[in-house]
Amino acid sequence: MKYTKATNYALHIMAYFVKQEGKDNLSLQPLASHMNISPTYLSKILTQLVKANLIQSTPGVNGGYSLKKPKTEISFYDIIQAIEGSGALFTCEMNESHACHIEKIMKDAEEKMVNHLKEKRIYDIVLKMS
Amino acid sequence: MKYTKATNYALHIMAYFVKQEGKDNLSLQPLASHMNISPTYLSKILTQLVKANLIQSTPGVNGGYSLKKPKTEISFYDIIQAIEGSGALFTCEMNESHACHIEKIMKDAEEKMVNHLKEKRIYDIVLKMS
DNA sequence: TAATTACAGACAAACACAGTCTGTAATATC
DNA sequence: GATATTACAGACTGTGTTTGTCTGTAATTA
Repeated sequence: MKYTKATNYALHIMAYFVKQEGKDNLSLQPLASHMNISPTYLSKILTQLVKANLIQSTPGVNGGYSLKKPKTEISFYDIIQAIEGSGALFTCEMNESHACHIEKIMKDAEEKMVNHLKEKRIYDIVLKMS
Repeated sequence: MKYTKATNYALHIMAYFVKQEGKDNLSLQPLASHMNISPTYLSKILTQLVKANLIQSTPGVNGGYSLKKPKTEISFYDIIQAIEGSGALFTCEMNESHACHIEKIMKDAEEKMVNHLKEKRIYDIVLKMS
């Protein structure tokens, strides 16, 4: 369970999408200005969110990005996983008798974190602001 | 809250120390063979454990390493922190209105994980094996 | 004094991450 | 159908972190 800068961007981007829901497509350039990131870099993050089916994109003149998944159904975990992938972090390489026990405790710990992130919706953030 | 390879080594090393408690000092070379790491690299990890007061070292002919902290009082978190330091991972860099809310949820999630790791003792691993 | 041990710090290789650049594909408007 | 506008794909670079090695130094015992 990593938490890179890109993930941090993604969380803020999704919060913004939820806030803007119902309005026109958001296109890359304005979004980049608002987020204060370079458009090309932002593009890479958005593409990952598209592939995870959290947002959708339409090319062409009035194209851009918009929410795809219902705004109340998007958890923090969804967003994080969209960026980080399901990279197995806690993998065991040791071949000792106690190895799997150590690994298990680490996995349990991670699961506690993951469960928390699955319960929290990005929509909650928007609610707290209004 | 990182979990590097060095941390993984440290967990296994400490489990081994707990298992061997009461016996003579463990010196670098045999420990390295048992762990299947190079002695010099192992040395760096052990030194960090020494600085964290989890083990103690004595140089000289019959020297080596042995447990310092009581074996039932060593948590997973103690060991992880000895290696990773208290590196603040979830830091917020965005200057948006909802920034701190996102940060808070991430910190809460990490705390869930950390609490789990504080509750689990490395001694539990040894118990499960006997 | 000599052997044995741990310790310190510089060093290099490998990898991951952040961010850029260039070109391509799809859609709408005229 | 041509053109402008949009997103998409992939190579590329720079930087920082991690892993691991090498060399030499300090402390303790025999």
